[in-house]
Amino acid sequence: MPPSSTRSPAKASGLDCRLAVLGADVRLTPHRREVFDVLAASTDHPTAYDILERVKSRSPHISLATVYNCLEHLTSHGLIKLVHLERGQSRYCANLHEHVHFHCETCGKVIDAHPAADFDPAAFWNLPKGTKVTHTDLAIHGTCSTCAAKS
Amino acid sequence: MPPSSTRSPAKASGLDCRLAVLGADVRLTPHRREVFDVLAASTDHPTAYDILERVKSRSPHISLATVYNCLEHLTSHGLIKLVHLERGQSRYCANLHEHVHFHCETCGKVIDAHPAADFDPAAFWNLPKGTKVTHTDLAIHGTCSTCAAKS
DNA sequence: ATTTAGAATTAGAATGATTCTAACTGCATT
DNA sequence: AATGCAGTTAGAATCATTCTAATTCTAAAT
Repeated sequence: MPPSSTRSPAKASGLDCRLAVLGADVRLTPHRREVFDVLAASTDHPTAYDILERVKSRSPHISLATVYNCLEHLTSHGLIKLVHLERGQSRYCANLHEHVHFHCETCGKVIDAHPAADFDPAAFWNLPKGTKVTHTDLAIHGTCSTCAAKS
Repeated sequence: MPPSSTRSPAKASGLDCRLAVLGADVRLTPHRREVFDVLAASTDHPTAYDILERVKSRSPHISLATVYNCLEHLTSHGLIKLVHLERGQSRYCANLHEHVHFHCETCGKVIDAHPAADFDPAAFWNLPKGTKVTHTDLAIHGTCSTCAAKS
């Protein structure tokens, strides 16, 4: 599918607001928008393959390579986040708010958790003077309440 | 190389202390011990391949498969930790103290950082009631002081 | 001392996720 | 119409890891 819209289009959406806030020069093709929309509508931190399957309902001929390209583009422009919880597939997340990931080792589910108060992990741990922090990535592994109740 | 020692051997070492504390039933073959020793002597969170290269000086014929087997054995018995900082290779760490990892995005260096005070991340983030936490994994990404000074 | 069973080790094949490559397509400008 | 360029594509290539089947060694049983 070729690009049919160039810069941020006029249609209003969460994505457009996000673009406006970032002020980024993000060229949004239909595929990139679809990939973003699928991810924004997902709460399960899908993998690239999951996203491919979901985008296919709208664009049956999209390829996995294109999904990877779109995800890379969106990630590098700060529109989505890449999450590594375990070895194997990377997962993606459209929640840009400060949050951490809880990963259930029993059912594999991933849930976002938000801090109870402001907290600066970089300051909390004794990092050497002069260290610059760009982002932190906290994964909490365990058993979710549903799985814990079953056992 | 076949196993020549069965249970924890008599020779005293950090590893043996660790074994005693864990009370684990860990069968230590020479290769497993070498892999552990190499990791314990490293502060750079080596990958499986790094470890292979270092163990080779003592056991020139060891294979990567054996290194993976040893690492898996040591990890599953709680003697070492597996760290995923980015996509690609897994890294290993013999520091079992509560700590987080700082990853320099410029030079790739990984340094351990220890908390300034007691802190329970699981309690801090609003996890649903009934959630059980087995371990947390905090990665802080940024630029280390050395790289920051250069730019 | 031999046999047997079981675990460790090995090389190499297989797998799985991601990235690369080269060709193709269509919009936008010349 | 021609050109250039970014996006897209299929398929190949790569890379880390895991699997498989054969081999080797240890320890227990005979």
